Amino acid sequence: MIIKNNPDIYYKLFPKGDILTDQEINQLKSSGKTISFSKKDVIFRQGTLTSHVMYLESGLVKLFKHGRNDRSIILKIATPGYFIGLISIFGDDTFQYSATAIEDSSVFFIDINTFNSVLENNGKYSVYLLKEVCKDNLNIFDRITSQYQKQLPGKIADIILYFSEYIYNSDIFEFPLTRNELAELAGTTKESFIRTLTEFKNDKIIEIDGKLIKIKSVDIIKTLSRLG
Amino acid sequence: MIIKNNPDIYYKLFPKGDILTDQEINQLKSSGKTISFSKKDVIFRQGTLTSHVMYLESGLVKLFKHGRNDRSIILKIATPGYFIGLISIFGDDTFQYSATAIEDSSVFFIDINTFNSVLENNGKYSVYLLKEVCKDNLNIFDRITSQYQKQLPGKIADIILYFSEYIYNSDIFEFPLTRNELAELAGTTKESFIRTLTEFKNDKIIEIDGKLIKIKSVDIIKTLSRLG
DNA sequence: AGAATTAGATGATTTAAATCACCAAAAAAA
DNA sequence: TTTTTTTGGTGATTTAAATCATCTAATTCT
Repeated sequence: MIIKNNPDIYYKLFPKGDILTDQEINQLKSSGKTISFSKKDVIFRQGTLTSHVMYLESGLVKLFKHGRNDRSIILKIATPGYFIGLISIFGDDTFQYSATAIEDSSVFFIDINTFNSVLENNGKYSVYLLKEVCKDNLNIFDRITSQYQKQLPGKIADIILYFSEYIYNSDIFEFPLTRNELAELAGTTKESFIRTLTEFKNDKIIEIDGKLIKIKSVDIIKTLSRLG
Repeated sequence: MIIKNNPDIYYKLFPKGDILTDQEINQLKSSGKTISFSKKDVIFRQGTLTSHVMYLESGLVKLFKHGRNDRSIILKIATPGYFIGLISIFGDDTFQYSATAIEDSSVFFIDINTFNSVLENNGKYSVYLLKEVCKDNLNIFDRITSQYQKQLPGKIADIILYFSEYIYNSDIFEFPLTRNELAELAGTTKESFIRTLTEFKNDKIIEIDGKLIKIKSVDIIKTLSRLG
């Protein structure tokens, strides 16, 4: 589940087992190139042409769609081991969402033709990737649709659990996003997000110190998330 | 063996070109079986175990997630040529959403092991399917996220365009769903859906006669959809 | 360092849409 | 056929959350 600081940064690109041959691994490695991004750097922008498969080696990246009246919707916070932009690369010729680094990050860029040729010659690897894409998309559907009918306390509880369980695996963590971005992840506004967070603090469910969050009662958070 | 009048019903299962050999096509055909469903029949239910790849030959099927307080969220109306439930089959061991026929439908069931073995032995077919899944998921993301920040007139305009352009390709069509289901597709309530539809009628944007809809001004509908 | 911008926070007000409460018509079940 | 259930429809009311306004603290820029 937690992917941060995994010693084997390529564990999703080169999965364990006999899926890829050494020759294929070398082919992918040698056709690729690692690029570093600083916090706030744009990795790719919605609407631009796709050209490379991008594999997140380290850092954190937010994937978001630009909505109307310059509010965006954050689809996902990508952690190391994630193929950022993959579904746009295979599903369209332009990116359907944008990606920016929310921490210093390094991304391994692989030439799309090389990647395609490995996939076409290695059905097992294609099926592996297909399964990864399906799993990921089920998660995104789940997150987005569950937000859909929840009201604020449920949404905010979800976000706290998202970071606590999925990203950091800890009861104490720092939000890597501003309140405004957190609101975009939760599907609400900055003001409403802050207000609800303050209510949680007043109810002694969490402690807040700026971006630092300490969960005092996971049970209540989970109940709020469940009941919506 | 399944023989239907329309020779094209398998165009997504057996794509044109040299992707699949005759032998592979026969392998898939002979391992499969067509099952007919009547309107309102359940094809699979969220939470049950996945076992077969299901390819929609004819009819219409709604794919929906069960939400809290027994309201559901319709992810998609599947049309012939769609692999219903595919991302659950590859992404999980249980279905993450339910499928019911909204018209009499026939579904081609393929044994998952046979399908997997064809995919693993034929990288081109796997890549083809990967691309289909990515395209489809981009569309679902798009539909769901664009609803997210739209208000009622925009949402309802989207639904009208969805049926007019995506499902029926006509200015005149019949909703294959009840008002309540349409609301679940639009992400609102029955009452709000009806009210907005009535406003559209009063503004001479559409004509309504029960489930029959006639679009009088596509331009206005599109503007409403765009401006949200 | 000082100015300017962005982020966090809170109160007051507005508003869009859900909810509630009906009723009539249609469809399904008895 | 009659009864029961579901669906479509409309008005009145409530409410959750967005918007507006404002302020301080923190960053970022020059």
